[in-house]
Order: sequence, then C-alpha cells, then structure tokens
Amino acid sequence: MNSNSSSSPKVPIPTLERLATYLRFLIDLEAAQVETISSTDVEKQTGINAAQFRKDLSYFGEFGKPGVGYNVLELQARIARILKIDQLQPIMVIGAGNLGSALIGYPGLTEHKFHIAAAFDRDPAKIGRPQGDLVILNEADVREVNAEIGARIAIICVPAAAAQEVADTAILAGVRVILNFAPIILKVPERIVVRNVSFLQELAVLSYHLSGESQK
Amino acid sequence: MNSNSSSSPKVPIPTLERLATYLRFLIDLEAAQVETISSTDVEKQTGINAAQFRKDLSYFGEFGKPGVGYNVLELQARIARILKIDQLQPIMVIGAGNLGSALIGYPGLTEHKFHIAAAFDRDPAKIGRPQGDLVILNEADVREVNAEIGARIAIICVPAAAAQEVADTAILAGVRVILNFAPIILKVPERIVVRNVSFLQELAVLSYHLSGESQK
DNA sequence: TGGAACCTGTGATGAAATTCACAATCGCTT
DNA sequence: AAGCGATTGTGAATTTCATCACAGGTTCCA
Ligand SMILES: NC(=O)c1ccc[n+]([C@@H]2O[C@H](COP(=O)([O-])OP(=O)(O)OC[C@H]3O[C@@H](n4cnc5c(N)ncnc54)[C@H](O)[C@@H]3O)[C@@H](O)[C@H]2O)c1
Ligand SMILES: NC(=O)c1ccc[n+]([C@@H]2O[C@H](COP(=O)([O-])OP(=O)(O)OC[C@H]3O[C@@H](n4cnc5c(N)ncnc54)[C@H](O)[C@@H]3O)[C@@H](O)[C@H]2O)c1
Repeated sequence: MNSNSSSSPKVPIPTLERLATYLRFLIDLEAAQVETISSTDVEKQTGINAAQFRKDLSYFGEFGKPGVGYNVLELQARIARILKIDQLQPIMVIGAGNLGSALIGYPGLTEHKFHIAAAFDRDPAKIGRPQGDLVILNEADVREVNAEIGARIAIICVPAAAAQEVADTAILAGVRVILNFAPIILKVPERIVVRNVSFLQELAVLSYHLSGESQK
Repeated sequence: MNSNSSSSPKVPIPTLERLATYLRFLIDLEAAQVETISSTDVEKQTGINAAQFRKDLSYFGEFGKPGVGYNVLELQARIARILKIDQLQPIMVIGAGNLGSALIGYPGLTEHKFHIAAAFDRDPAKIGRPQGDLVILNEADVREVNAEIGARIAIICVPAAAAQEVADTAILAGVRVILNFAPIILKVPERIVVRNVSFLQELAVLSYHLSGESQK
C-alpha cells in the first residue's frame, strides 16, 4: 500500500526520518560554531548509532573525509538538498483551529525552509481573520488559490469528520503529499503520500510503558 | 539509546503503536453500532494487514472467536486495559504556549481516558490564567503539585532551550515517561521512556517524496 | 449429523532495518 | 616519506518486523 513511487535505490523510510534529525542537529552545531563532526560524535550527542549515521548518508553519496569527519555546513546543505528544503517549500494548512493556529505561528518551520503559503478554514467567523502573517482563506477557494501558490504539501488540521473531504479537495488542487493530524485513515490514490501524526498513539505507547508496579 | 527497559515478552513497538489505532477504530465502530468485526474487515477499513492485526493481539492473549471475529466492546476494553487507559490516566503539560494550549483544549484526549491534570508555565503573564478547565500553574511548583496529582506522564511543550531542564524537573517530580515536542534529544536516565514528536521530521519525509519532476 | 463458509492464532518464511567489522583513506608527526 | 591514530563507506551478519499459510475452531443450514 505504500509510496515508493520513483527513486531507484530505495531509501528506507527510517533513514529519511533520521535525516531530518541530523539536519536539526547540524543547525544547532552551526550555531555553536562547530565546523567538523565525526560519526562517533554524532552517536555521543544524539544516541544514534555511528554506523547507522554513516549508512544513512551512504544512500546519497559520500559526504565525509576519512580520518576527519564531516564538514558541518556542507553536510547541512546537502541534507537540505536531499530533503528538498534547500529553498522555500510552500505548504497549505487546512483547518485554522487550535492546532492549525499553533502551526501557522511556528517559527521552526521557517528555519527549515518550510513556508506556510496559505491557511484555509470553513468557519465564516475565521475566514478573513489575520493570523500571523496570513489571512485565513475560505476553504472553498483551495483550488483557485493553489493555482497561484503551487503548494504540493498540505497539512490537515480539521476534525476527523471533515478530513477525507478536505484531503480530496487538496489533491484536486495539486497537492502531492499530506500531513494528517485528524485521527482517521485517509483513502488516497496510490501516488499520494500521507503521513499521520497521532498524539494519542504516542501517548498510548508511553502509557503502556508505565510498567507493572504502578506505585513506587 | 532506547527504551525497552523492562517488560519480558517483548512486544514490538510498532505493535503498540497500532494498538492505539485499533482502539480509535473500535471507538468509531462502537459509535456506528457495529458489534462484531473480523480481521479481514479491519484490513479493508484501515489498510492494516489482517494477519498483522491478529498477531498484534496475540502478544496479549486470545481475543476473538474463530468463524465469528472480535466483539467490538470487549476488544476495546481489553486494548484499553493493555495500554493502561482503562481508567483516567493523569498527565502534566509543561509549557502552555501555542502547542500546549492546543493540547489542553483537545477533547480527543479525554475520549481516550487521558486527563490533563495540570499545566505549568514559567511566564508570569500566563501563570494563574484559566485555560479550558485548568488554571496555568507555576513551573516552579511542578514537584509539589505532582505529589498530589501523581502524573507519571509529562508532555513537554516548551522551547528547545528549556526542554532538558523541565524534563529533569518532571522526572524528579515522579514522571516516568515523556512526550517531547521540543526539537532536541533529551538526556534521561535509562528507566525513563521518551518519545519525540517532530512535525519537521514528518514534513521532511514528505518533502523528500516530492519526486524529481518538480513542476507539472 | 455432516459439510460448507468463515475465522482465529501461530509457526514458518520472507523482507527490512540495524549493527558489526574491516579495508581503504586522510592528516599529522617524526 | 613512512608510520600511526582517527575515521569513513560498505558488504556481511544479525536482529527486528511483516506476511504467508494452514491447522484447528465456530456457526449455520440442510
Ligand atoms: N488540538 C490538539 O491538540 C490535537 C491533537 C491531536 C490531534 N488533533 C486533531 O487535529 C484536528 C484539529 O484539531 P483542533 O484542536 O485544531 O480542532 P479545532 O476544532 O480547534 O479546529 C478545527 C478547525 O477546522 C475547521 N474546519 C472544519 N471543517 C472544515 C472544512 N471542511 N474545511 C476547512 N476547515 C474546516 C473548523 O472551522 C476549525 O477552525 C482534529 O482532527 C483533531 O482530532 C488535535
Ligand atoms: N507550535 C507548533 O506548531 C510546534 C510544532 C512543532 C514543535 N513545536 C515545539 O513545541 C515547543 C513549544 O512550541 P510553542 O509553539 O507552543 O511555543 P510557545 O513559545 O508558544 O510556548 C512555549 C511556552 O513555554 C513556556 N516556557 C518557557 N520556558 C519554560 C520553562 N522553563 N518552564 C515552563 N514553561 C516555560 C513559555 O512561557 C511559553 O508559554 C517548542 O519546543 C517548539 O519547537 C511547536
């Protein structure tokens, strides 16, 4: 049921997930004026196995120098390139409620070259309201607006009952990948990639780990 | 770097994650007044492989009846029990900014028997302010307050720079597992389980999938 | 009562991801 | 210019996870 549409050498999804972690880490290293880092340093500071780090990178070429390590700035740039966030990546947010608003105001996105180009809602009370740098637009105009901004990423922050519908709309408007916060499994065409974020799922796993001896 | 501190029969983490999905699904089925469901139905409606579903459950005993399937209510109850959310599970939220506020107001938590018992912040402008059913408390009082409420789960919604510090505080206050939203890798004792939620990571994976031929 | 349709639980098998382990390379020191 | 410690990149080994496939239950109906 999955998504490896194009690329040839089949990069593991967990590798991609870690890539984002590395990028974050490298940005912090840059801020700390570290110029070079070795895979063992990475392991010490992030807990990610050194060989794992090297292998992850090896899917995309050679990045380091034996005996020395990796140049922080260069590696940062190359990872950004791989993830296609070396230049601003436009995103649309659908649903400007509690969660959508938090995202719209989140500066971390910009730091990683994600740019919320438009936010939509269906509630007349919200449409037209300024929110951060944006004005909330009418969800009915998704298609028309996206013809201009060309977002291929949509973030869905509407209630579960509306999620499938707005996903369909977004796809019609040219969106190719979706980050879904609604607790529902979206049905989408093969070519569309969806990732779900579920706080409940995370909490459930944690709760499970509250092992046997409840009070101590 | 990881978390499988205790349990004996070694349940795969992905299984635990799916358990929460099943629970959500079963709640929706209950609302739709479905009484019984088979693993093949689950596959049809969620996309999760039927054998996977059965195997996931098999780690915890036998739940179904051959030829019939699973009783929705019973399975729901048993999964909730496994995940320790069969009765209200108290949680503390630290950081009542954009994200923390969204969580505090999120009704989905209650539906899954998670209960935000207290929310803390350090900003004097926020302390004392009502928020949903709660009043924001002073972060300096985490320990004292938790002696009363006994939360073992903490959700960290403070800026990265403060995250390690509040994690330490939470652990001192008796917290055993942490859901961390700050983009930083927390250093915690072995026995503490941490899960990180990173929107940036999710977006990065999606962005990667915007394959080759950029404009169409 | 017997047989067909339908399901579960699980050992066996296969696929994917992680980790190991080592030859090859680099820069420094003498 | 040769030797050494550090570090990379990557096949091979290992571990973890997903799927297959089937022996047994269960129900229904004739
Ligand atoms: N708030 C949280 O902490 C949280 C946590 C996890 C998951 N979620 C999920 O995220 C989603 C949004 O949560 P929230 O708390 O922001 O809810 P919310 O009710 O605050 O916001 C939902 C917004 O979507 C808008 N909306 C409804 N139908 C729409 C449509 N068809 N088109 C466009 N906009 C539409 C509403 O007007 C509202 O502004 C929900 O599915 C929720 O389950 C929220
Ligand atoms: N907003 C988002 O959409 C989003 C998305 C992903 C990740 N995050 C991460 O979540 C965290 C919170 O994000 P946010 O948008 O809510 O930020 P925010 O600035 O709106 O809120 C942070 C809150 O933490 C409080 N705080 C700071 N130091 C504290 C301390 N020591 N103890 C207690 N409270 C303290 C601040 O007073 C503030 O109220 C950040 O780490 C951010 O990177 C946010």
